[in-house]
Amino acid sequence: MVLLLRRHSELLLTIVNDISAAEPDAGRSVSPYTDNTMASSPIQGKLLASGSLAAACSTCSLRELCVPGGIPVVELEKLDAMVATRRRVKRGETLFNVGDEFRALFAVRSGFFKTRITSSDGRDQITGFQIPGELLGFEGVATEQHGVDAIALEDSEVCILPYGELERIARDFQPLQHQLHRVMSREIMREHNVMLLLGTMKAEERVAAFLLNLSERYRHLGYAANEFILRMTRQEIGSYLGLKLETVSRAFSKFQEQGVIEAQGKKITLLDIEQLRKLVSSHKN
Amino acid sequence: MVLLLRRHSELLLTIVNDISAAEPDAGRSVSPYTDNTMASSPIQGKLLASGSLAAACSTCSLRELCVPGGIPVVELEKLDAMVATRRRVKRGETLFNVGDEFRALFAVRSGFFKTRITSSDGRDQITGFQIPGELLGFEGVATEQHGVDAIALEDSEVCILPYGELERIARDFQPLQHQLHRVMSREIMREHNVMLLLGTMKAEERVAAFLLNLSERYRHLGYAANEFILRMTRQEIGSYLGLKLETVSRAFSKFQEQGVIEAQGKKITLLDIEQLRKLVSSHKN
DNA sequence: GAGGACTGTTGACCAGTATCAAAGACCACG
DNA sequence: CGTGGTCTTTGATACTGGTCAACAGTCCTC
Repeated sequence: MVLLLRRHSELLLTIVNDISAAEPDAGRSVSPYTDNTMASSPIQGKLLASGSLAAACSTCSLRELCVPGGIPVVELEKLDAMVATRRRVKRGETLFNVGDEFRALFAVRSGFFKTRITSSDGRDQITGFQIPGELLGFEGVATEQHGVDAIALEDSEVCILPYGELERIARDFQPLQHQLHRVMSREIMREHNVMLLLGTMKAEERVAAFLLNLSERYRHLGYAANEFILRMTRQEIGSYLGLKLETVSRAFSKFQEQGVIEAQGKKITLLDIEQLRKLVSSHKN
Repeated sequence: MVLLLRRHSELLLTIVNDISAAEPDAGRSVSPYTDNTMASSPIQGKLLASGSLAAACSTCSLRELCVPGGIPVVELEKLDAMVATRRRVKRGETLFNVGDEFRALFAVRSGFFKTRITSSDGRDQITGFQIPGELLGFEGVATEQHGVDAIALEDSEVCILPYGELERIARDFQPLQHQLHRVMSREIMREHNVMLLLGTMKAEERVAAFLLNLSERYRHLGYAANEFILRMTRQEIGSYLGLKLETVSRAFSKFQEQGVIEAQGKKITLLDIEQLRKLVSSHKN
């Protein structure tokens, strides 16, 4: 399902897909409103201090989407030894801030995050939203300090992947090293697509692309693709898309008038995905 | 000199600096109009077929800026064995295209490149410009196909770093692995800053930030920081900055009227860098 | 369940940038 | 060294999205 940036892929699927998932994984079709992560993955080991929990890649329902993707299950136990702990982050709390020492990557296990960069003169830009199975913190490797703020938009849980150990294990276990590189490379491609969006698209095209992207990511997770709750505000969507909140709101209203989506506050239903795709590339209709 | 994204760094240096260089390296102050790469680095080994040349990291004047950065000279010979060849790319030719099989990273040895992404509906976005010492191709790791077109904007030369070998050597030699990760992470941070630029800045602020960024990168290379030749057209600058070429041209004209720069076609002189920095964050003056 | 604060919607107006157009400068090539 | 084509500049105009404002809805807390 890797459609990213193939020249002749239909419409703007390039922008819509930024997870190159394993298989469709049709068996796990659950509503995004219920969190099945906890239920389907028994907590192994005892609770650790202050909201930290034991983790285990080998039994994690998200393993195909996360760092272990493509690594044989038998080898995953090496990872389990390293990914010793999880951490809970309440809605509104930060997982890390700009300037914090970089020690680990984080894998979202449940919940929803935003990452934000703030310039010295006070501009904010949201650089991404992260849903379960996605990774946080790569921007910190270069300087050994985190380069963004990571903030939970709902009560969340992350696996802590201590970076030094990750590198050490990757050294002895080539597929992991390769997978790490692939995940970082995928992040670079994702950002290329955001640059394309910010650099070339009109407001409504951006909003349509944003909705399709979220939908696609939920689908990969095994959630419903055409009905979801936005965890972020209009202002946060706007920050991500380089628009003001009013413009985002107007785009939603217009799509709703056109019968393409239904938007009741944060609850979004995509009624006509094909039409939404056309809206992304409306500039030559 | 890593100023990237520290919260209280002055003005928008965050955007301006995207190379975390080693030391100021004041000894190598040369004009960008002369290419000293060839002269200072003897060509070792014989010429290979069709524009390919032998390469050697250990004697390369760019080694501190490139993959070998931070790696002890004695160890560099391992890299030399791998970076077997160089390749010449004439102005206007492509180094690789979207969809090409990804086999190697490329290090710019001399010349100037742009990387470009094209969406399925025909939009173009320039995702970066690369000058000597910078790397190309990381976006290809994820899918084993290149995700951008890389096009030489002047006659150029690159070192070919076969990716499989790079991973293999990195496995046996931890500092190289770490350096690879750092370089990819740096690319992610660079793109965060471009997103900030595209998402929050006005036209003139973008152009000012662009000029400061180029200047800073030339300075790190040991070239003059306040006088350089733009290798790209106004339209290419516009594509990178999410602007139309006329808007870029008007910004140049206005800066010139204000005495901040001098622009004679592609030759740019920065007359007042401090003022240029203020222009980047003019939104609250 | 009431009050307050945050979040979202909508309208009117305006600023900034795109678009269209035309002329001038520059460059590469024969 | 002249010529065609590309690149750049500048002006006039149109239009998108930003800004400001008022109000409505929603959620959270007490």
